[in-house]
Parts: sequence; structure tokens; C-alpha cells
Amino acid sequence: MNELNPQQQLAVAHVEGPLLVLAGAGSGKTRVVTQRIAHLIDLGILPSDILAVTFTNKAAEEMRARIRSVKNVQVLTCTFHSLGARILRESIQSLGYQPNFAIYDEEDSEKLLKSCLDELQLSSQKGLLKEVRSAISTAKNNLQDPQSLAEKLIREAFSLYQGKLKEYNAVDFDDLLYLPVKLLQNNESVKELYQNRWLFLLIDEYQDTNLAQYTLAKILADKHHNLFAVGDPDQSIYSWRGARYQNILNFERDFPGAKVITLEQNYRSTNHILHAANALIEHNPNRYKKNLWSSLGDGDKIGLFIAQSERHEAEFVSQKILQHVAEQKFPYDQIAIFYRTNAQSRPFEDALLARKIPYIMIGGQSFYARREIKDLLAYLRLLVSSSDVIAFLRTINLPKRGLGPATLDKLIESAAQQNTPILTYCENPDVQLSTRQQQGLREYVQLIRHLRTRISTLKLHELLAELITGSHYIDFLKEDPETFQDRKENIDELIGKAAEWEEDHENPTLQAFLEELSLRTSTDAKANIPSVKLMTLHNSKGLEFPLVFLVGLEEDLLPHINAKDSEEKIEEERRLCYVGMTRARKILYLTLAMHRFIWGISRSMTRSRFIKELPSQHLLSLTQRPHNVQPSQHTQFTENATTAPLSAGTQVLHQQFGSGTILRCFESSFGLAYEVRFPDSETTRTLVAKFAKLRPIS
DNA sequence: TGTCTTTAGATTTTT
DNA sequence: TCTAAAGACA
Repeated sequence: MNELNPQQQLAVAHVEGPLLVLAGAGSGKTRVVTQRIAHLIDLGILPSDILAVTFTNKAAEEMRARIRSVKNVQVLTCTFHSLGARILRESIQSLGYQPNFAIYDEEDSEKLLKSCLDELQLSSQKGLLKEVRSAISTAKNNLQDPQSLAEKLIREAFSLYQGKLKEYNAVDFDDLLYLPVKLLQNNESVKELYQNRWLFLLIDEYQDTNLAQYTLAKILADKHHNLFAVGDPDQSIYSWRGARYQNILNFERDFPGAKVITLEQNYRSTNHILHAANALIEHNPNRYKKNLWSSLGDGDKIGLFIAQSERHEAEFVSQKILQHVAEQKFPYDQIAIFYRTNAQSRPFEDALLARKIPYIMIGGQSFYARREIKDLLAYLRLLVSSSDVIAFLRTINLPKRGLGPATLDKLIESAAQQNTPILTYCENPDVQLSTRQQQGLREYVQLIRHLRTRISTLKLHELLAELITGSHYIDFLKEDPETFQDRKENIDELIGKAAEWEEDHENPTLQAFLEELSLRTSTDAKANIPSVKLMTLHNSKGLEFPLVFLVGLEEDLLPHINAKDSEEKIEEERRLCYVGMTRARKILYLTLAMHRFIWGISRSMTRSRFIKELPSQHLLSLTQRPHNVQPSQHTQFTENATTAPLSAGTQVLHQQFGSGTILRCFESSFGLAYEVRFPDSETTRTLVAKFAKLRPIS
């Protein structure tokens, strides 16, 4: 207690009633939360009476570990989505689903929705799928039923989609919030059950709750009113997922008698960093004012570097990393690189790899999103549930069993008509099938039936191995020799992970394994060696690093081009930048590139407006004078540019690529550009006229 | 039904 | 630039 400031002490000592902690960046939120739970336990409250809800799995794991290290007790800490899954596993039957329901990820639910649009004969309209998908997601996050929607097309697609989910005994991500709320709203006894199960509720990142999450929290806390919410409106960055930072501003209205505590002392960053970040966020007009201060001294100014290209930017960052490691003995794992979009990671990976700097990407393409992994998991899903049509479709032709789209349509339709789970139906189908098809289907069903008998006797990884042998999946992978080795390694890794998971869990059921995987992003932060962390700004929330590189500070990237149509979205981009800056403890670099390849074409970029919003006294320019700059491709070639226009069909000679034919001329952001086919190397390249020095062959 | 070729869309962010 | 779906054709 003595090590806490007065506001923190107040928050830690709070026991009953609603409390909102407005916790500015770096204000010691995590400590307050863990100390407060420790305090509750000291008062004799049972750990099982406490529920802590966080925004990410990672945050949940961290909180669980912290509580265990302080008090050596198990407190339930989970994300909203896993809380939803937990409630549904126990109580979904009153909504007419079976408890062994599957959880569909984005890919699965998109496939299902597509089949719905096909059925409504709407799939020809391009772009519609995405539009309907996002409309359904928004509706669920706002707790709207299909019938309540205004637009007929969306209403029908939503109805059909939701009906099929139920028929297939599956829920999508949004259902993990939407269905529990419906359940609690419509069923008094279920509501009581959960209201009495958790007497003390803690919600982290409250500014990022959407209506469904907010409602879930409100209902759960409605009996005992012991809701401890923590958040910071300046760090609300998920409005595109339906988050309403207004929830945090309305807390006192929504929870009568609520207390509010503001934490303004920052224990993380030195003052150049903190003041610059404060100045940035001040540019958001509609903001609940607060003033973060720090007693950690001025520290270093923020380094600003303007690179010629994204490669140059990555070179700079990796060089600086080596320099700091050598001079100040920063371990690699105290260093992070943040970017706006996942696509920006590539050049950094290349540069780090080239200098043998160990790194880990957080987020991005998940291990579990790989095709071969999802294939095997789909097989496993069928062991748990016979109704999972999407998993059936995914696996039925792995390897090929001669069942094409037409036949599968018939099977699925027949099964639906007879109200029979697809797998059960396939044991005895009454659809015309060729001998080959009959045999293929029989083998498939028998494989699954056989594996089911082994679930209770085999270990998880043994079951997986038997599945792989039994289905001849390896033979299927061999059909593509180019990717075979990679995919084989991934499968071995999956088997390893399954074995490991089994060791770590007391009751390692197949269903629990699948559920955890479908709710987990890729953040397997088990790094054996200290590594530099690469992640999106969204993923950086809640973390801190002594040395931070915030890269790609360019207009159209940060703020992102898609945010430019409204001031509110720009404000959210600004908060995103603020979140990134406030992760830095000691040293912060901001970088940008003058030119960047986007969709294969080089574009000129301009510096982000957010840089201009930072007071110059906190910045130190690190950009080399032009004469020191290694000539980039662009400057080098501009010197002796030849720009005489050439027309399509002209034979041309290129210094490096040899002779070729111009296929097409068009305007790029550098002016006239050509698409040229080079027969020697069998490649087609896009070349900018003024850089590429093409000579016509006469 | 299976295979090869063409084309469109993706790159905003995540559970 | 890359991938997956659609389309063409055997």
C-alpha cells in the first residue's frame, strides 16, 4: 500500500459498489488491479467469487499470472469472448443449440454466409458479401435481431445465416457476445445463476466495450453492483468493432452511486515522450480533459527520421537497434516496432533477418489460420459434432473422394430436409452416387466413426497422428511438392502443441482444445531467446517497452486513408498514434518513408499530420542531409531520365532486363509508366518511364 | 468432375 | 505482389 499514490490507494481499497478508474497511459493500472484483487482476497472473499474480464487473451494470461504471484490463488480471468463461450457451453440448450456447438472463425462464417447468398441468388453482386457480413456483425454487436433491420436484403440474409448456424450447431465470434446477452435477458433463472456466480466483476479496457459487451457486464453486475471498471477514453481504438467510448463517459449515469477515481501520474515514460504524446492527444476536440505527468525526468528527445523508401526506413531501424544494443546494452526483448497495418511488417522482417536480429511478430497471420492446420482442426471438429457442415465441406475431399459441388449440394440439402446432421445422413444417403463416390463417402464416415471410438483412450496428439495416417492427409499434401515441406513441419508443430497443451491442462478434452484454439490469436509469446517485437499499433495496447520505433508516420497510412472521410475516424487514428507513443519508456523513434510500394506500385508519401502536431522542442531530427544520403533508386535515375513517350507494342531494351515488349501505357503517381513483357526472363514488369531508361529497338 | 487459366480483390485495425 | 475464387474447357 505504501508504494501506491493516494488515488491508487483509494482504488485498491475499494470493495463494494460501482467504481470507475480513469487510468491514463502508464498510470500503474495493472498494479492497481492486481493489488485490489489481492485486497479482496485478504478480506476473505473467495477467489471463485471474482471475475476479471479483459480485452485480449494475452492481457488475461498476464493478469492471471500476476494474481497468482501475489496471492497464489486462481481467479477467473478471461476475455469477453471466452466468457461468452463459457456461459454458452453450460446454458446454450435453452436457445435450442447443443452444448457441443462449434465456434466459426471469420473464414468459416464467410463461407457459410456465401452459401446463404447463393441460396438467395444474390452472390453475383460483387462486394455484397463483405457488406452483408459487416452489417450482420454490426447488428449483433448492437444486439439487433434480424427482424428489426430495415433493409430487406440484409434482413433475409441475416435470418438465413443465423438459421443455418443453428442447424449446423455453430456460433460465430459475434454470437459469443450476442447469444449470452439474449440468454440472460430472456431467461430469469439463467440470469440469476450467473449473477450469483460472480459477486465481484472487473472489466478492463472499458472504453473499448461495445453494446453487447456493455450489456453483458451490466446484467452480470445488476444484482450485486460490484463492478470495477478500468479504462481510458484516450485509448479507445476499436470503434470499428462497435466499441463505444461513450460507455466510459456514461458510467456514473448507468451505475447509480458510482465513484470515479482518476490516475494521472505516469510511471512509465520520460517527459519528452509524455509531453509530446499529451500535446498530440490535445488535438482531439471532444475529449475528457486530463493531464498526465511524470517525475522520471526529461529523458531523450524523440528521434525523427525521414527515409527515402520503406526499405531505407527498415535499414535505419535495424541499424539503430544494433547501435542501442551495443552501446546501452538493451536486450532485444526490450525493443518493439509498431506499425499501422500488417502489410508493413515485411521490410522490417527482411532487414532484421539480414542483420541476424532475433524478432517475433505478434499477431499477423496466425499459425492456426494456415490451411493445413485448419484442415486438420476441421476433421477434429467433426469428431465433436456431426452437424458441422462447414467442417464437412472442408474435409470431405481431403484427399479427393470424387464428390464435387453438385453432389455435395444434394447431400446437404437432403440432410437438411430430413433434419439429420450431415455426418449421420452420410452414413446412409439416399442420393444417386457413383461407385467411386459411395466408396469415398463410406471411407470418410468410417474414418470419423473409428476416430470417435478412440477419443477417450488416446492422447490428443496420438489422436491427431491417427487422423493424419487414417485420412492419408500427408499423401494429399505431397500433391503440391513446393509447399509440402513447410506444411509437414507445421503439422508436426501442431502435434507438438497438442501434446504440450495436454500437459498444461487438468481436463484436456478435445472440445476444450478446439475452443481455445478458435479463440486464440497467434500471440504465442513463448520466446526462448530475447527478441525484438513487431506488431500493429492495435496489438501494442496494454504493453510497454523501453525502446520503441513507431514507423510509417505518413498521411494515408497513419492516419489511414480509410479514416479520412470523417473527423471522428481521424480522432481515432490520433488515439492510435497516442497509444503507440505512450508505450515507450525511455526512447522513442518516429519514422516515415518518402516513397512506398503499395499494391506493387511506388507512391510518393507525405509526412503525417500527427508529426506536425508534436511540439518541436521534443523532437530531434535524425534525417541525413541529402548529400549524405545513399542514392535511392528514385534519385539515382531521375538524373538522366529519358521521357520520350513510347506506345504499346514497341520493342524496347532495358539495361538490366534485356529486350521486351510494351504491353500497356498508363499514368502512375510518377507520371507515365509502362507494363513491359520480358520474354527472356518470362516476367512482366511495371516500369516508370522517367526512371527506367527504356530504349526503343528500331 | 477435374484441371488449367484468368481475374479480382486485397492492405486497417481483432475476438 | 499474391492468393483464391471464378471461368473455360476436356
